[in-house]
Amino acid sequence: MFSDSPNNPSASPPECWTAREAELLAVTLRLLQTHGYDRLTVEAVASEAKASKATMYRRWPSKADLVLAAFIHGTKESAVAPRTGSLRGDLLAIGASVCQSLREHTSTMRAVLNEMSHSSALSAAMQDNFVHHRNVLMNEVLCEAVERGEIDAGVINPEIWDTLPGYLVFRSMVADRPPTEETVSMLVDEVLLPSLQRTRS
Amino acid sequence: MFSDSPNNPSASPPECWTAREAELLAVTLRLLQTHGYDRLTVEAVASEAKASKATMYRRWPSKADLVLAAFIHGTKESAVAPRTGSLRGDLLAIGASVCQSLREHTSTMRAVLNEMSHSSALSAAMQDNFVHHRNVLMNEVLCEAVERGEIDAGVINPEIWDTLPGYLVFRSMVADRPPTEETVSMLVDEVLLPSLQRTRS
Amino acid sequence: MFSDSPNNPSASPPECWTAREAELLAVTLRLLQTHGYDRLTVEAVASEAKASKATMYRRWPSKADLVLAAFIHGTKESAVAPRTGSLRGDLLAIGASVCQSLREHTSTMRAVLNEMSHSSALSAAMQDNFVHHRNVLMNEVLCEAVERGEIDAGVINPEIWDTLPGYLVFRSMVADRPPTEETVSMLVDEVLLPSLQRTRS
Amino acid sequence: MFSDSPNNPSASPPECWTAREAELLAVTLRLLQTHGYDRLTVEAVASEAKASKATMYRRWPSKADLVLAAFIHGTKESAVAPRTGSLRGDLLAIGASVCQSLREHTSTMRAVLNEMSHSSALSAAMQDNFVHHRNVLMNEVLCEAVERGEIDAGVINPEIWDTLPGYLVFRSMVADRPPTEETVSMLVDEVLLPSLQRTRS
DNA sequence: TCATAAGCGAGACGGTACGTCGTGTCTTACG
DNA sequence: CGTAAGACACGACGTACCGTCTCGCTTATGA
Repeated sequence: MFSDSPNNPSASPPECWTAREAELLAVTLRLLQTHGYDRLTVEAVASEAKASKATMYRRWPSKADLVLAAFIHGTKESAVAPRTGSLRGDLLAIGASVCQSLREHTSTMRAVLNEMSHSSALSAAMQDNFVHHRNVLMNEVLCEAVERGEIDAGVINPEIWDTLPGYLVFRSMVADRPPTEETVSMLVDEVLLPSLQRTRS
Repeated sequence: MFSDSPNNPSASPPECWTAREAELLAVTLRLLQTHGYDRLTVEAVASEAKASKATMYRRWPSKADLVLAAFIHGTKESAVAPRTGSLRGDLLAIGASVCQSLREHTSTMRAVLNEMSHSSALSAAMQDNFVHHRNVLMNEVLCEAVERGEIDAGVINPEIWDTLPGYLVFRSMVADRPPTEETVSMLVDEVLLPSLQRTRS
Repeated sequence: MFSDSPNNPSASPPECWTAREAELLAVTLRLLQTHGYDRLTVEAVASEAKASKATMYRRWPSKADLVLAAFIHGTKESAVAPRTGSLRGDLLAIGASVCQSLREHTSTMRAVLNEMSHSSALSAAMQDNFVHHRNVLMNEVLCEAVERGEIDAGVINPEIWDTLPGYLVFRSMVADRPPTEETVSMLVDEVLLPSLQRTRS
Repeated sequence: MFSDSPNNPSASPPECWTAREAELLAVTLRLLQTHGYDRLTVEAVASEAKASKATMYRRWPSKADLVLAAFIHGTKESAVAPRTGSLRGDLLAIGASVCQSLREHTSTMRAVLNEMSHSSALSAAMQDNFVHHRNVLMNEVLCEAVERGEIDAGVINPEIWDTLPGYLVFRSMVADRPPTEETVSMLVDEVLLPSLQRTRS
C-alpha cells in the first residue's frame, strides 16, 4: 500500500511543503474528514485543487502516503509544552490539547490507523508525529513536577505515563464517546494525581 | 460504504449465523488479519470458502458490512466476568482478556474503526459488541469490589471506569506498542488501585 | 449453448406439448418479441407463468432450447399448400403467408438465427421447421404448375426454387425493409414468372 | 442493450478508428467468429489485445456496440463496383463478393441481426454499412447495363433489385445452405437475366 | 529575444475489485 | 411424485479507482 523505500527507511521526508503542496494537503484533509479514507479519491483531490493526478503522485507516491502527509501536516503544529506552573495545570493543558487535535482529526487518524497494519513507515510516522510528541510532553511535564517537588521521581513509569493521552484517544477514536473537559479533569484528579502522589511502594 | 437502513437504524441484525455463514465470516477474519482491509477482496473470501460472490453479497450487502459482521462474530464470545475473588485479580483478568482480543483482532478493529466515521450502524455495533461489553465487565467487577468492601462506592466514576481497557486498546491500536502482561499489572498496581483505594475526597 | 445430444442428433423432440407447456412457450414467445433474446430471462418466463425455473429446465435444458421450442411452437401451424388453381395465385399466396409469419416472428427468428452458429440441432430444427416447409410448399406448387402445363419441368431448379421465400426473409430480417403485398407481386410478376416461363435453354 | 443516444440517432460515429482501435476490433471479430456472440466476452477481447476493460468500454459502451463496430469495421472495405464489361459478368462478380463476405462474417452478422430488434442505431448502421452498399452496387451495375443497351431501363425495380444479394444472404444466414459459385450463376442465368432481358410488359 | 527545458493540466491507459445479474443445478417443503 | 420457491456456484457485465504514462501548454531561465 505504501511506498516503502527499504534502503532508506530512516530518511525523513522534507516535510517542508510549498504553499501549493500545503494546499493540496489541505484539500486532502478536508475530503478525508468529509468522506473518509475509502471514499477519498486522489482524483477528487486533484480535481478539487485544479491539479492533475501526476502532480499528486509526483509528490506522494500513493494514496496512503498522501493521507499520511496530510495527517502529519494537519497535526504537527500542536504539542508545545504547557508550562502552567503546576502538574495539575500541565496535565489539564495536555488533555485539552489532545482533545482539540482529536476533534479535528478523528477521521483522518482512523484512516491512518487502518493503513498502519501494512506499512512500517506509516506506523513509524504515526508514532513520531503524534504519539511520540505527546509522550515527550508528558515526560517533560512530569520531570518538571519532580523538580518542583510535586511528585517523586520513582512514580514515573515509562510503560504507562501516556495513560492520559492514550485514554483520551481511545475515547475519541474507538469508544465514540468523545472526551470533554470534564473527562480530562476527572481523569487527572481522580486517577492520575492520586497515582502520582502516592508514596512509593 | 455501508448499507445503512436509515429508517431502521436500531434494528440489530439477527447475528445468529448458520454454520455456513460462520465459516464465511471465519475465512473473512483470517484473510483480514493476513492482508488487512484494503487488500481483502470479497472474491477471495468467496473463492477460499468455495462460495460465490452472490452468496456473499446476499448476506452482507457490501465489503464493509462483511468485515463488520466478521469482527462482531470474532469478538462476541469473549468478555465473561472473571470472578477471581479480588479486585486486583479481576482487573488483571480483564486486562489479560483485552490483550488477547487485541492481539487477534488489531487489524480487523482498525478496519472497522476506519468505517465507523461513516456508519452510525457500524459505530453502534462496535460500541455494543466490543466497548460496551468491557464496560459492563468493569462495572460488575467494581460493584463486587464494593460489596466485598475493597473499595468505596464513591470512587466508581462511569466517565472513566474503562480506563483500563481503553488504555490497552490505545497501546495496541494507536501506539503500536502492544500491551504486555507487565503493562497490565503496572497499570493496575500503580494507577488504578491507588486511584480506587484513595479515601473519597 | 444448446444441449446437443450428439449421439442422438436426429431424434426429433416430441413437440406435442401439454397445455401447460404450450402456455410456457407462449409466454416465452411474447417476452421474446418484446425484449429480444438477450434480455429474455428464463426467470422472467417462469415468474410470468407462475412456474419455477426447475420446471422450465426440466423441459428445455437451456435458454436456447426454450427459445427454439417457442419459435417452432409459434410457427408450425402455417405452411399449408395454397391450391389457388394457378401458379401465380399460388406464389402470391405463399408470399403472403411468409410475410405474415415474418411479421409475427422477426425477433424470434433473429434470436434463433444467432444461436444456429453453435448448435447443429438448432440449425437443423430451423431448417426442418421453417425453411424446409416453405421449400416443400414451393415444390408442390411448381409441380402442380407443371402438371397444369403452365411451366416446363426443366425450369424447376432445386438450387434456387426458394428464391421467393428467401428474398422475403432477407427483406424482413436483414434489410429492415419488410416486404409488402406489392413486393410479393412484383417479385412474382417481374422476376419469378418471367424466369419460369422462359423456354428451356 | 445498445447505448442509443436518442437525441442524436442519425449521428454516425466517427468510424475512423486509430490503429489500436482497429486492432481491438480485429480481435473482437476473430473471437466472434470463433465463439459466437454469446460466448464472446469483452474481458477476453481486452485480455487478448493486452488492453483493459476500461479501454474497451471507453470506446464502445457495451458489448453490443463493440460487436457492431467490429462488424462494420470488418465489412466496410469490400463492395467496389466490379466493371467487368457485361451485365452477366458484373452480377457474377457481385455474387462472388457477397458470398465471400458471408463466408467470413456469418456469425457476426447473425449476432448483429439479433440486436437490430432493439436498436434503431444498430439497425440503421447495418443498413448503411452492409445492405445499402450492395444496393448501390446493384444500381450502378444495372445502370451501366442500360447505358450499354443490354437491358431496358424500365425493368429496373428498386423494390426488388437486390434480389441477388438478398437471396444469397438468406441462403447463408437462414437456410444454412451456403451459396456456391454455381448458386450464383444459376440465379443469374436462370432468374435474373431472363427477368431483366424480358421485353417490358 | 528566443529556444530549450522543466513542470504542469488533462486525461488515456493496464490493471483490478466492486457490486449486479443471469444461467443452470440443487434442495426444501407443499399438495 | 411433480411443483413452486428460491439458494447456490459460476462467471460476465459494466463501473470506478489506482498508479503510470503520454501529450501539449505554459513558464522561466540561458544564449
